[in-house]
Amino acid sequence: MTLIKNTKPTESELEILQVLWNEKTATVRTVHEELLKTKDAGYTTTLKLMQIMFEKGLVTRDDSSKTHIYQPAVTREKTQQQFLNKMISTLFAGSSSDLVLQALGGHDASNEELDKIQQLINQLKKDK
Amino acid sequence: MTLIKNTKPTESELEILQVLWNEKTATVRTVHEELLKTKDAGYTTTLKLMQIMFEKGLVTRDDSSKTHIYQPAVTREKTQQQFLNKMISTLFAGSSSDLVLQALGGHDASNEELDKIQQLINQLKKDK
DNA sequence: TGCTGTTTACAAGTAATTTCGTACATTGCC
DNA sequence: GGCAATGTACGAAATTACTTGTAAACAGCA
Repeated sequence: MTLIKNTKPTESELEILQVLWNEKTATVRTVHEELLKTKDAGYTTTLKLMQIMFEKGLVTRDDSSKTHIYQPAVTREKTQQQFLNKMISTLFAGSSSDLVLQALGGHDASNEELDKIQQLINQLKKDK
Repeated sequence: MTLIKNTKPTESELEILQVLWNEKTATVRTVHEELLKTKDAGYTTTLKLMQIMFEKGLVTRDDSSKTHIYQPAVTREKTQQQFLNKMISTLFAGSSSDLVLQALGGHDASNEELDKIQQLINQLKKDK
């Protein structure tokens, strides 16, 4: 049977995943340098977190050479969906459109972005 | 000077806030009964959490009678916005429209809801 | 008054997350 | 070989979140 990982990344794990998603592949050093731009933490802290993520199955790694090379094992989209679902249920009483309205209302979106959203809406309506 | 509360509610605190937002006002007992419908926890656990929330300033309470009466001190909308911002920055690389697209794509929304969103988009476009 | 049920307060324990000190292995260079 | 730099592994401390046991206050009532 297939192993389903229900592992919900923690806050810090998400920060690391973001770097990995952007870089596709990275060493602990690379990730750590990137994190330093927005927060400060020791190198071993980042290392430890990535080791834990490896144990949880959130990342894979190539340890054939001394410096391990990490890759994300979960997709950005899956993870986004996971958190969105959680948020919609605990904070928007299950209504995804309420979330959308809040997101659009509280933020600035360019015309292009709005167009993209509109297209999707049209598409969804047509599919009904 | 004004006290700004940057307190981000925890998972359990959100559950309690949800009840308070719905009921406007509630005792520990009421909140606890409500929580029991979806999870199980002891009465004192709920009590303790609400006491902590009071210390953090997430709720206010009227303790003039023995049974204290609690009220939310943060609005649903502010809290939603707070979490949305966090999520957009750590999971959607700052793009609110990406979040919207994911939310609409991964969930079902009724035609009415889609209409509401469309209206908002038109409004936003006009405002530019 | 004395008993019961409800409530708050306090204190401590458990668990999950995050951070860091230290040890040891490997590589490159003199 | 000896030394410095860089890396991983391990373990434990620090922090935060969650849970629970117990005691004390109080109101209602036979």
